[in-house]
Amino acid sequence: MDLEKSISALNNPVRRRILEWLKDRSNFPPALPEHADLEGVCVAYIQEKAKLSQSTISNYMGLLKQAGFVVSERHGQWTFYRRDEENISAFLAAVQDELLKS
Amino acid sequence: MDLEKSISALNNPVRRRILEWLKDRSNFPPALPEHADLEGVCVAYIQEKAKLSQSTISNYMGLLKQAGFVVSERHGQWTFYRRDEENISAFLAAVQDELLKS
DNA sequence: TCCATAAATCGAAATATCTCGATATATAGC
DNA sequence: GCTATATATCGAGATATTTCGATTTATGGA
Repeated sequence: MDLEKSISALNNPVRRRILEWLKDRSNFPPALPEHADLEGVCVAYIQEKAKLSQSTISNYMGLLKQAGFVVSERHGQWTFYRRDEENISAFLAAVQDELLKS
Repeated sequence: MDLEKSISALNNPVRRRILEWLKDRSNFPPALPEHADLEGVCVAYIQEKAKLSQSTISNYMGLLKQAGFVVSERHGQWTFYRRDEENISAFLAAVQDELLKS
């Protein structure tokens, strides 16, 4: 739990919005039939929704991953990203701990 | 409650440490006798502890204030800063709301 | 009024972040 | 092996943040 990295990753409105979108798979187009049983969303779908370049979104997902907010799983040519709820909770606990009085 | 501004203010290790120091007045030198009944810590004491320039600390306290993490009160030539516990709690609730699923 | 002190503001250099297009890498199918 | 597609990485320009010293503003006291 690297607070520095996590807060830095959150310090961007698009990255925060991506984390929100990932709460619900139905924020994105339906998965391809062959991916029906996989969790997570591929980079291209996130890019399409965020309306930023492919390289920017790839970079953003890397930052969110390093911060522990998402995990990725590669299947063929696709990388699927999904939220890491446990780590997100751990981050919130850490921020509370740092901010709340004694 | 401007999440953008608040996260940005937190996105700096010195500013986070200042917020921690302000949890406990005894992290700083004792107040002058004529300030004994005042809450908060003057800029010079914070600067001394943070070991950054006066202008930097003044700027930082301004950012923390705009973010709602501290309030200031001027008494004579001194400005006393102290934590705004209610706003800090409100921020934590807002971050939770934004990050936590559903 | 003049001086001293505390804090805020200004202007600038160094560094970091944002965002892009181009290129590289990995994989799938022919 | 060749081609197409998905993603990652690279290099760079634009913008933002960090931090400073110098200056300005506000106040208090001789």
